[in-house]
Amino acid sequence: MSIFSKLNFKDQAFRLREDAILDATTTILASKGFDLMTMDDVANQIGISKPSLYKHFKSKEDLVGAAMIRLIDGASTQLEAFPDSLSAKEKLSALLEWALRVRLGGGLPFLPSTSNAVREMLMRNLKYVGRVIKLNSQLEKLVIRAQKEGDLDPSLHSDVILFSYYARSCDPAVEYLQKFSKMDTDAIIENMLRVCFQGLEKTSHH
Amino acid sequence: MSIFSKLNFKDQAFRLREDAILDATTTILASKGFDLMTMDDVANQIGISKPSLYKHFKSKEDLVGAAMIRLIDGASTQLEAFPDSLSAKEKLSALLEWALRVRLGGGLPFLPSTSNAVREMLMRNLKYVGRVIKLNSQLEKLVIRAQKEGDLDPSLHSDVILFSYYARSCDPAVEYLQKFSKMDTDAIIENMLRVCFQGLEKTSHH
DNA sequence: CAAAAACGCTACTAATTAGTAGATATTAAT
DNA sequence: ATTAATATCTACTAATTAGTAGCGTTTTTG
Repeated sequence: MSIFSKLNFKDQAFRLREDAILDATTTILASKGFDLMTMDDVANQIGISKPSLYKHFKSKEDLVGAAMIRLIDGASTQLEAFPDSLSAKEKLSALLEWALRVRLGGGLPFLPSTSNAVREMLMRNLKYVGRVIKLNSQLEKLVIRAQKEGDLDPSLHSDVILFSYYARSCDPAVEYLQKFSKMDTDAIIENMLRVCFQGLEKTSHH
Repeated sequence: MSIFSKLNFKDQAFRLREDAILDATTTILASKGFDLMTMDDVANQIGISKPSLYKHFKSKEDLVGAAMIRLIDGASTQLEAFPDSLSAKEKLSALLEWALRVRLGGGLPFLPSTSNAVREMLMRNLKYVGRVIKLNSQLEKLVIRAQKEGDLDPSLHSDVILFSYYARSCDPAVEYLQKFSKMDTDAIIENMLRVCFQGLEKTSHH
């Protein structure tokens, strides 16, 4: 319990606080967006001062990058945890459900990419770009497999499916339904998945 | 050709410039978003000074409100111009096609509502809210009629259809396809409409 | 207990930007 | 031509906020 345990304890506390910072950042990003989020907002929310915040992250860019990386990692972890008994399309559907659930809880997957400036900023973050590319290639494979298995339309270019799929995770319809309809979380998610995969038209099959 | 024509000429020039201001505002809003758009940006783009800009619009809020109102009015005009030979669903589809076409030309329909702060700001603008309510009730009627006519799924709550429909007009998938796929405008629009109405799954009908 | 190291905070700087005051130029009227 | 009115600009203010210097306090070590 001499040097090691003490270092470990400090280290642990440091990480714990880092997690709290990223939680706060994620929440604030979700509600105000990048431009309106201030470093003081983040610091105040967890009860530390701005200079202390800068001990953890060297800039606002760095902080937001770290928060986004944690989100992507969350998605990757989630995806890997799905049993192989699920078909490709079922995995895609389950991951989207997870993302929507996180979002409805104020946890913001992927909204920042709606702004040009933020997207460009993130693209300068090599670590972030690496994670995105990895997740993207996993999802692309799933899409193509689902098309081969006849669950997703093979006549659509896989890019169309993939980008539409991404877009559903930050669909503003979610917020509108949450705000203006009386639906609960589960109903909203069910409807969003339904609309994503089957569209708005009356379907004859299924 | 004395007093009247001169006043008219001035008035005309004033309106012409006002239109140019709104064009610039719309373009800049589309590329940088509300927070990063500065009044100097707008003034410089059309070659006037900031105080001159303030002769036309008394604040940034006012300016952006006017730009958004013009967009809503454009949509309403468009909608009223469709022949009655079109079914309800065909009208909805045609209006979405129009919106996507405007957007791909850098003309931005409705993106600002992605940000909480901007949406709240717009909601304080009574003139804007009035137009939105009017357009919304027209579209809601169309949705319900399309459901009755069996073209849209009657088992979906009309709110779900309506909000999903709105969201498609600011779908980020459009930008991604424009940037990262080699599709041309027409192909992107065709695919977006297809995905909106029939979804990503393989469809058996149609 | 005393010296040193680490930590966290208050209070600043520098840059940006919405909005304006007041000087300057331009046009109209007599 | 000269005065009045109008239009436009340059140069400012005030507020916000990313990022930092350096001081005071606690914790660690001998």
